[in-house]
This record gives sequence, C-alpha cells and structure tokens, in this order.
Amino acid sequence: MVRTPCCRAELGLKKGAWTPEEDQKLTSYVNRHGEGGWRTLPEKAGLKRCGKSCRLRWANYLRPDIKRGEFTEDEERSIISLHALHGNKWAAIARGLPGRTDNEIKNYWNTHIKKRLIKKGVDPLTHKSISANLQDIPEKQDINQTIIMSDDGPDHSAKVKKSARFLNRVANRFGKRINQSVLSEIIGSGGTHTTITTSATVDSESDKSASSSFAPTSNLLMTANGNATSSPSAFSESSINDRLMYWDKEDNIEFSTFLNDEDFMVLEESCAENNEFMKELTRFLQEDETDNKEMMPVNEHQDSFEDIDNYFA
DNA sequence: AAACTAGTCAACCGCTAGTCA
DNA sequence: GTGACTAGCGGTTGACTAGTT
Repeated sequence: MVRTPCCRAELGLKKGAWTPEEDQKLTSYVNRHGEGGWRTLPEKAGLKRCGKSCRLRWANYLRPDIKRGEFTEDEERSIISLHALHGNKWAAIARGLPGRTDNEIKNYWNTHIKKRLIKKGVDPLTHKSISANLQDIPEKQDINQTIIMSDDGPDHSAKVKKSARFLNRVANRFGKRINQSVLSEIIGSGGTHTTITTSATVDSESDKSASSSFAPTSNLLMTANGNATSSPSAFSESSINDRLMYWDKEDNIEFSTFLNDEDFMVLEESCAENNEFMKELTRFLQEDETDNKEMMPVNEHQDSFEDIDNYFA
C-alpha cells in the first residue's frame, strides 16, 4: 500500500518549535471548528505545518484541559503503579492521570522516576528489587508471586501483605472474568511502594476493548498513612465514599455478607471508592455463594493459572 | 568568560489500527 | 477486498538550559 507522505518538506512546511502566532492560529481554529480533520486543518488555519504536527501540538500543549507544572507525589505514585501494570504503554498510563499527556508522562518517567527507582535499587522495567533480579527467577511468573516493597514500617507492611494476599485471591478467583482495568484499580491501590504481580490475570484483550464496562480512569491510591486518596474519577459520584457498605439499589445486597471480617477490612481500606468494582465483585461473590463453592487456598490453583495463561496466550 | 557536559522536554519519525468509499 | 486516509502510539532526536570545569 502506497501512502502519500503526511509532511512534505518540498511544500515548505515548517518544522521545529512553534511560535506564539502559530499557537494562536491553531487554538482559534480548533475552538471554532473543533478537533479533527488534521490533514486539511493547516491550510484552512493558515499554518505552514503538517496536520500531524498540528495534532500533536494541540494534544500535548494547547488543549485547555492540560495540567501543567510539577507532578505531585500522588501522580508519581500513580505513574509507578500504572507502569507496573502496563509497562511502557504511556497512553494507557495517561488515561489514569487526567490532564497529563502520554508524552509528558513518558518524559517524566525517563528523566525522573526511572533514575529514582534505580537509585532505590528497584529495576524500573520489572519493578522488582535489583538484587532480587540477580537471583534465579522463573521465566514465567505465576499469579501467587507478590512483590512487596514497603518502607512504611512493619504495620503498614503487614497491612499491605494482607491486602495483597486478599487481592491475589480476588485475582485468582476472578482473573478470567474480571476486566483488567478494574483489577488494575485495586492493584494500583495496594499501598505505597507496593507492586503486585498478577501476570496470569491480566486481561489484555479486554483492556484494549473499547466496549469495556470499566474505564481505567480512577486514580485510587493509598497514601503513606494508609488513607485512601482519589483524584476525580468515573466513580466520583459514588455514595460510599467513607465506608464500605455497598447496597445495590435494585438487588439490595449488602456487600459485607460475602466476606469475613478480615477481608472486609482489607477491602474497605483498599478500594473504598471503587463502586463499580464492588458491584462486579458482589455479583461474582453472590454467584459463588449461590453455587456454594468452597474457596480454595491460592496455592492450590496452579492448574487454573495455566488455563488462564493458555487463555490469554 | 569560554568550553564542555548533562538534563530536560517539545517535537518529530515511523509504524499500526481503524474507518470509509 | 483494496487502497486512501486519519488518528494514535511509542521511541528517538535535537534544541535549549543549567551546571561544571
């Protein structure tokens, strides 16, 4: 397939830094006509730029909803958590940080976070301790492998471990059915400096799917003192901001019915604002309750992990 | 003061996927 | 089914700046 080049230098198209005049032209054109039609936009707007360049300039710099300035600690934690899940999928990471562009996040990762992680002895690629990487690591991680890195004291560490254990149970139980975005929300909230590796549960297909019921927009995190923090998210309208007492309006299900006290506490701390996830989890737990199936310990699920691996292979 | 080096980040490049005629 | 086109993505480049020698 032969493509006409987008940017033809012979047409005298300008490259390099944008001038304020060019910005003004582009902004007023997009404000009048909306985004899109980038190929024909430069000519209509009186710009000697290629459409691609205009789109990037708008998307990364001129868009009114772009948040500029220093990244906050919360944002940085979000980036690390999301990078642990998505890798170098900067656009996916950017979706979890409203107002930040993929380009900005990518730059910030490469110039700040990466170095800081290395300094702390954490491999920025694997999010594991560099010393751990030197040991014999199996090629394929199983779902049970939970990497905990916490410097908030033994109490927090224990809490995180407990949380991680429960989340792994959730992942274990629902790995095949639950959307990765939803799981990412919870795993991302696992605690400060915590990475939970759940490779077998990653539903990459559903993550890509535009028809996904859950958008990876929530930015739920645990702060250093264990309190949940959240940026504006799709779940912000939730009526359960402070405590985990989810009642489904139609089915009248009390969420706590399905969990023992310990798990209920852990879940409450981990996903206090994630209404959509709780709805989903409630549904699954109710199914399981109906089926009267006994929950197997995580380490007895190796076969199903293999199935999941095969499923997503 | 000049030359050099390292860090930062906006912009570009090459590619893929999706859409439409 | 094919080709043209658009939009979006991740990796890379290079201009600029600040710090160091």
